[in-house]
Amino acid sequence: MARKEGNLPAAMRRGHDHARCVEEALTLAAELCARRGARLTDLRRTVLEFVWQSHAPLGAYAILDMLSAEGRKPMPPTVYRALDFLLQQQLIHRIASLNAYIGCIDPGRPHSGQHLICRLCGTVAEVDEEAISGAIAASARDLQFSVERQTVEVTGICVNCVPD
Amino acid sequence: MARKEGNLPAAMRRGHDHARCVEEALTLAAELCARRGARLTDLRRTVLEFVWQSHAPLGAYAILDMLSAEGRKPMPPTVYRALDFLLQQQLIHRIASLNAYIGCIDPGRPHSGQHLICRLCGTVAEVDEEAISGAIAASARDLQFSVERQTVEVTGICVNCVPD
DNA sequence: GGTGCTTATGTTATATTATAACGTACTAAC
DNA sequence: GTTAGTACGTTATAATATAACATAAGCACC
Repeated sequence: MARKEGNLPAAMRRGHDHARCVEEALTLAAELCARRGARLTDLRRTVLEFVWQSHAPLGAYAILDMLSAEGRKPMPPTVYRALDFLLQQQLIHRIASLNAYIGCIDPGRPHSGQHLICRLCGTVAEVDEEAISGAIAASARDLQFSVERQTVEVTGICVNCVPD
Repeated sequence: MARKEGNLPAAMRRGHDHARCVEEALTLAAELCARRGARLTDLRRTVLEFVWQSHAPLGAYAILDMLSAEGRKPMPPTVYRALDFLLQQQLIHRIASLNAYIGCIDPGRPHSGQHLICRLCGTVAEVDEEAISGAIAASARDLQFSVERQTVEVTGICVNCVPD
């Protein structure tokens, strides 16, 4: 069967217009922050842009290096504070199994991240499947467990990295 | 509605006989290792026992301290190697969102961990819901993503920690 | 029961990720 | 302009994890 790219998330479409991903993410972030009265400062915006530079998650110290390369010479707390802000605003997610950060594809709507992580190219695709979160919610209900946060990280090989 | 404890996993049954959890885990571990030709050494067995001492996950350096208190004075690599062995044998799981380790309740059967983590008491209950792993598998199939490992970590409040 | 091979552990050093604590500067509201 | 709050700078250190190499323990074979 031939590969269908049509339904794949942008992260996994090889030739997608990534500049547009970044632009949309930054525009949306600015709008959301404005609406919420949160300050998307230069630093925070720059960090968000770095995180969005690819669909592979970025570590805090990689961001630190990129900021250094730009002329700012921030120390770790500066970066972590920017990341904390972006996490609070739901503009990025933390990938716990990689200790790294990735842009959120739908920051407007509250949601728990479900992430598919390609072990080979590092690409992370975010999905939001009601079937998954519903199954988790149902299981938790059985155990009278009150859910606050779902972390779903699926590691494997993405469509672009499997041999044809 | 009154609480039903009957169907809860041991981790979330307050009065359960935990000594029995530990004993079963150690016995099963010994059997599995024997069957597999893997060596459950003194150190590895001790680490497994520490991990099982409660249903809350234990950090590597906590284990290090416990070993020190016992008279051994191991360095971090010793502990990490023991943990790596136990992970490989599927006798424990790593909880990525906590950087900590917890005993596996069903080490014989290959499975992906699904964990409910109580933010208040630290208890982690492992479940194995086909509905959850099935939903993840289905979503991955849609994206032609080949799954190797599923990490599901659900944070919230367990039945013993919610106000009555 | 030694010999050599493999596996496990010891040891030293350091990498990587993250935060505490306190000081300064910016910003917006009045 | 003053002030209150927020953001950022800076110093130091905590917490988690691994690299690299040395020694010892187990085991397989002669």
